[in-house]
Amino acid sequence: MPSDTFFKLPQDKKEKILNCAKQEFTRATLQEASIKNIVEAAGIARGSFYQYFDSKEDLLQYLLEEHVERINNSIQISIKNTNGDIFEAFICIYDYMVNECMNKKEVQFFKKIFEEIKTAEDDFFAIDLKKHKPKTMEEYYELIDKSNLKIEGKEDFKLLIRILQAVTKKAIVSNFKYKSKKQAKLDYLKQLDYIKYGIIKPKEGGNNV
Amino acid sequence: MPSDTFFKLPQDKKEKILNCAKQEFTRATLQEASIKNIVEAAGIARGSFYQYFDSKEDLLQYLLEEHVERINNSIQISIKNTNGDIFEAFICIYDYMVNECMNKKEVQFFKKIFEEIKTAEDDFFAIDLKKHKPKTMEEYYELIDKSNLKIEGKEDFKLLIRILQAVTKKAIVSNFKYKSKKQAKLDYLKQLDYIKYGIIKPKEGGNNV
DNA sequence: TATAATATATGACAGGGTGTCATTTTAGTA
DNA sequence: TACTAAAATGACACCCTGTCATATATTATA
Repeated sequence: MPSDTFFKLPQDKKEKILNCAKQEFTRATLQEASIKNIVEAAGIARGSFYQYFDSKEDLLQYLLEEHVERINNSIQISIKNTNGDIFEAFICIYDYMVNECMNKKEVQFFKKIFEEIKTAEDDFFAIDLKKHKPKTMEEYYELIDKSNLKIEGKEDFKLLIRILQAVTKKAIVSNFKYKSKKQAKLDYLKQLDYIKYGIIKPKEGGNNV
Repeated sequence: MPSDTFFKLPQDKKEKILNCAKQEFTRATLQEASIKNIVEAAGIARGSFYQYFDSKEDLLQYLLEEHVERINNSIQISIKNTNGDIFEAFICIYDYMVNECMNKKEVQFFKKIFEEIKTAEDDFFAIDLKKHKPKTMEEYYELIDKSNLKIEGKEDFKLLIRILQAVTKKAIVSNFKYKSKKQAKLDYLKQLDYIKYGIIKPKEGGNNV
């Protein structure tokens, strides 16, 4: 979390620092990004940086925090809007991530971030930031309509979520590489259909030798 | 690729260097791992390191190369052994990765590596190393029995592979976290079953309003 | 308003890592 | 043995990091 000192800064100075940071995190991985580059670009003294932030990670987390919160909200809203349909909810999340979550200037930044982030094992969707943990799997379990799912208990639910997480995250990252965003979405939907209805052809009326 | 000089080294010196490197890559991420630590642990001069390897990455790639080749072989063999059953083939790959691919001393090293590796989009299974590319998706397409799959053409096949890749990779990484390896395997098999037969309960005889 | 007290900004600095290269050591050969 | 090529070495210049004593600005107080 940035210090009070940072928050008390004049708006334009704050923004300059944050923008320069985004640029640096877009240019390089978290590991490669250098504080030196950020402070030079923003025109502040090295010491000031450490007065505002504990570390690179602290700064990056702050940059993402707002979005993480929005993503978590979108998950909850999605589940409610779809009356607990887990597949529809994931589609909403996909749409949100791909279309609304970031503006055009931020796309490159987010692309980088998404590629780097490892989805934590027991979080619902996002993002292994230490704070702002989304609701736990347990909480979401209650909200999902399980009546037409081959799910018996929370453990099964977790396995399903793992599949959907893995596929959705990969689809979001892939989306950036597709020329046609429409095709990217279609491919994602097809993958979800495979998961919903299975990849194996149903057997024809009993004539299996 | 290490230099000739490196390969000409006496066996025990080579091994010492490689072991110290593995230790360092186990201790830290690729980015954090330091050449300094490796050369100090191995008792060689800094300059020598650069006589043997171009870079940290060069060294790590060499460490993995042998395994990558074994993994790629195991994929081909798995597909043949299962007569082109893609699901059985992935299970073989899982087993290979989890059980045979690494000996006990190397487990921690591999755990680290697996967590860091990003599965490349269009490679069959592994590993975005520059060299030793596995066979392309196209080549594998021919080997797979598609007769009982809802697959029409290579594009569908790619989507299926993406799903299986994502889920299998995650399962392999998870495996390290499970207390019971048996349970880890069971969970993986259940996930594959979800994908094979679908997560949605089949409708009962036509009584849907 | 003058002065004290507090908050903020600064950049020099020590510490630690990197890749290079002129020099020394070792091994091979005539 | 003397000469030559290959291999090993560590000092060096460079880059980045996080800290801290000092300088500057802001606010509170008399």
